[in-house]
Amino acid sequence: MSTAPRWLDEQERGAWLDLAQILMLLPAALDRQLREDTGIPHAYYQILATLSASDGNCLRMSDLARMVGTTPSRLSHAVDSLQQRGWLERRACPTDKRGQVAHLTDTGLDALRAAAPGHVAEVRRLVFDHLTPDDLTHLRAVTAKLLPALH
Amino acid sequence: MSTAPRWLDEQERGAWLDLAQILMLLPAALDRQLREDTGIPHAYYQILATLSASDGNCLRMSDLARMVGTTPSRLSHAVDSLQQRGWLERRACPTDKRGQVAHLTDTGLDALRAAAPGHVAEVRRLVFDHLTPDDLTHLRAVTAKLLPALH
DNA sequence: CCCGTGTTGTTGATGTTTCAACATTCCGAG
DNA sequence: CTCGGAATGTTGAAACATCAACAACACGGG
Repeated sequence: MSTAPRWLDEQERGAWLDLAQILMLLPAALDRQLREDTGIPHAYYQILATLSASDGNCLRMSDLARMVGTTPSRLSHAVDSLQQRGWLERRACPTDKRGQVAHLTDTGLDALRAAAPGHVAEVRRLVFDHLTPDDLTHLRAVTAKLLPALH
Repeated sequence: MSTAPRWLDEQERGAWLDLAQILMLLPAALDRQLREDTGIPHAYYQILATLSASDGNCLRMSDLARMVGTTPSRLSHAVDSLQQRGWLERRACPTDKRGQVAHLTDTGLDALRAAAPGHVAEVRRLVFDHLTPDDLTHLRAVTAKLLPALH
């Protein structure tokens, strides 16, 4: 396989170096803020947030995994951890005996509500404070083009 | 502390959901390709790549950490692992007795050269194939605005 | 010279992710 | 109905990351 690889040109190379830095630094920064202030890793926060935005504060495991962008295995371990803190519980799925449904508990909702303001402030401080409305439009155009290939 | 938090408006909320997905999926996809095809995690690849782009294929640990966007601790563990594979070696820094300098070995360079084409192809497939030159310009403008706050 | 402070890098414990293997259930073809 | 493949979740081990604590050195002011 693999004939001569098509390398990146100067434009692309520069863009990639910057983007790679952001892919490394931005999640790390969000993670650090959440852990320091609330003890919740960013990936776990996303699980709670996704559940809280769903009908009945509950979601099928596989749907949740797709929406958060994680693997079944990772989600399963994460739910274990969140369940031990009392923030989540598993219930059997009524329509599919294989299925499990993750339910956000009241305690979990409280924890999320406590964490949300600080997290949003950090997102604002690191991202939106630096972008104009035009930047936002361009950014959405780019993400819209990239997301399909990632799913 | 913390007066009423300033939440995200509709524009920002949508942009953030998309961006968060990309922050989750893109590193995971890059990592998977590299691991499957070469056994190198993405974070380790970046270390090798950064070294290979440097004068003398070597860098001070602290400089390397800054350039790759990682913590001293993470880098130290990573270098341990890369050293065991024979791809890297530590040498004492001549001008600062605390310092360590990471040197890319010939074997390491070979490994990097073997991994590079597949990785670049994946970056192209997931990112640059979907973007026009205008998109690239906009993207660079955005990353340029975000990076300072992340350092 | 000497002490205090900041820098550099490592270590080990703990937490999280990945990977491979697996059990269970669904579903469609025959 | 029944079989085989696909989908859903879980598990345990290994790899990787984070955190706190630490050791060793640099550097500047007294």
